[in-house]
Amino acid sequence: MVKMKDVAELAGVSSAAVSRYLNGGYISADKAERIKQAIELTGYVRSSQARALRTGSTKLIGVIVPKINSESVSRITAGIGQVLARRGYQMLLANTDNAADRELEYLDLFQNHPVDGIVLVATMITDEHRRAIDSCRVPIVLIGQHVEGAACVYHDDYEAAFELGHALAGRVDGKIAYIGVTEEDRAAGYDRRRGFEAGLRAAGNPLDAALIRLGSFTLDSGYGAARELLSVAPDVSFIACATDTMAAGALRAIDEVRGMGEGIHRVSGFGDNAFLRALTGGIPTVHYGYLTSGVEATNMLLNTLDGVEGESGLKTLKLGHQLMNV
Amino acid sequence: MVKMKDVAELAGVSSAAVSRYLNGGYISADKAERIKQAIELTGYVRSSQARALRTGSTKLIGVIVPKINSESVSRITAGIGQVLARRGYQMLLANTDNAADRELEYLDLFQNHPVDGIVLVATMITDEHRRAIDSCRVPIVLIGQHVEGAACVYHDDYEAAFELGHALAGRVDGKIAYIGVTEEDRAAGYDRRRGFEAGLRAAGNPLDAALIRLGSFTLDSGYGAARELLSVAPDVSFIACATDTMAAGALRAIDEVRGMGEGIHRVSGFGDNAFLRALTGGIPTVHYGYLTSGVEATNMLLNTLDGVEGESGLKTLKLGHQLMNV
DNA sequence: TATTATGGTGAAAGCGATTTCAATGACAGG
DNA sequence: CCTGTCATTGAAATCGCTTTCACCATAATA
Repeated sequence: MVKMKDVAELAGVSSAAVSRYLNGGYISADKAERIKQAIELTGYVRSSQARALRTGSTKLIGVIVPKINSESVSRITAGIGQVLARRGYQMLLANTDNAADRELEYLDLFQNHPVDGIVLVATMITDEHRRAIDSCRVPIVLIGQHVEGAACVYHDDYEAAFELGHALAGRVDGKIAYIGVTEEDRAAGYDRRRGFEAGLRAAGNPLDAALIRLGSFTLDSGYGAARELLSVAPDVSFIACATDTMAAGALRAIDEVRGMGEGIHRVSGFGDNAFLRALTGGIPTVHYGYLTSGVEATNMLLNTLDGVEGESGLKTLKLGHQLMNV
Repeated sequence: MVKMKDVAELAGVSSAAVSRYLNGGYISADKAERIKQAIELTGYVRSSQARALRTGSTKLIGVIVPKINSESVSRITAGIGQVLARRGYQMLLANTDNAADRELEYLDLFQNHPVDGIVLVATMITDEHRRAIDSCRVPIVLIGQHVEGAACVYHDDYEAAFELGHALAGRVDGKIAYIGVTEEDRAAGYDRRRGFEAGLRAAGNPLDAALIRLGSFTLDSGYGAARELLSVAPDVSFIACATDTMAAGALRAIDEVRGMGEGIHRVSGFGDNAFLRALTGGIPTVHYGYLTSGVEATNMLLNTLDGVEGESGLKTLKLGHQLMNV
């Protein structure tokens, strides 16, 4: 492995000069040229490990996600990756498989060394999370949840759910049921349910608390909850879900119980999943710019790291949403 | 930042002793105890950067994927992540967005430093790729393509497609069309089409070359190709696709042209997408153990890195498949 | 008693960069 | 001719860890 010293010797300069050449310090034109040639000749590349040790920066960003194989998360991740690549950073991906403790574990692992910053695609934010985030020694940006005092990029789930509920209330005759997710997930659990309920109520068609079920983000859980709802309350005519994935499960359940194709106009979701859109012609749902949130969060993080001027750096950013098919 | 020397001083030993304690070298029980306490007291964590510089190993594995927001890839990635986490490695994720040149770029970037090994979720393998793989100075495992002389975990796309074609030939009356992907993707492009054609032919119902179209892995491309097919050849009664995603697009096209729900029994795909399964009740498709391929490939890679005995290390591994809904 | 082993130990030499620092030479102004 | 600037330069000091090496006890063997 050719190192800087070798290049320096070949070029007849000191390694300090080579370093300066590489990092844009004082260097005369002719030496620069000699160094350039020596580098080409030897095929030298600098050791990022030595560089990291010396400078303390690794150009690595830790990205913590609750689940990699989900459309929303992978779109966010795509956005993060885009920005990172463009700005010369790399992504250290950690998948917690929806386990809050592994989230903390990674938060620990990451700040305990290799990364310059962290993007946390958040689900549940416990007090422990808050503490971990506060005491994090590298900058961190949250995506998906709004946490006081932390930098975050999020959507207004309450408002979106309100609008959806309000719009739906008028169009649906008969009983509406709701399949949510754990309220520990403030955004997708609490806010969406509360918003949806408020929207229905405002339109004069309040949600019956007995028709609320809890899923776990998966298609199967949506299916299961819907089956149960349909058997307990056969007069339910519409099932609103906290995610498109669960809506897909509910759709299958309705189709099974009431016949194929029947369900399509009887569910709503969140997230505007591409498959769902194509295969059903579009259920009522909320479109979020997931890719954008990845992009924005990452830019925010990198701006503070790179000390970009004119940028206030870490802050909180609420992105818009769009009602679909209502 | 507390460093090893501090711990050593507090414990009244040399830093060499601390290092040995951490790495399982000779150390007496009482010193071990003192060091343990000193570490707890100071909250010391070792600098992975210094360690990396000294040992030359980063415990980082580079993972190159063509697209992060795709169900198959994200399942593979989930498998990779699982193994990596369990075995004390971290994942450096690089997304090439289906650009072959960026694949090479990352291959370069990765071996030019920080990673101990590479997992390449491969699509196209050009000569340049082969060269890059050969000259890679860290071990590398491919997923999804079979390349002579390289370690790879893959599926037998030809055989699977053959079986699918053979099984479908009997059940479909009328013309069958095919929407494939670029043949530069040997597995998903060439093998699937060839296998499918051979399967149909063997069953006495050969594919009309005029009814073959090319998509680009996306839902929209499947939609577009199917619309075009249906307008050019209205008598087509079945559209086989090289991926479930494109099949979803084809489904939408058929539904639009022939009425909702009509398309469901008129397409086939590859990959056994969960949404498609739930929303259509299941089109004919091939189930691959994507998560498993991630797991196997990563274990293979890590076994050679960690020098696990009894393991032959890098080799080639063909995983099975399963026909669904035929 | 004279040797080997053998478990433990710390000093010190790197790993391959970056960065400080003092020194140099050239050159403009006085 | 002297002095102050200023662009350049290389030696050397880190960064924080791992690992060799020489060395010391002490226990086991001859």
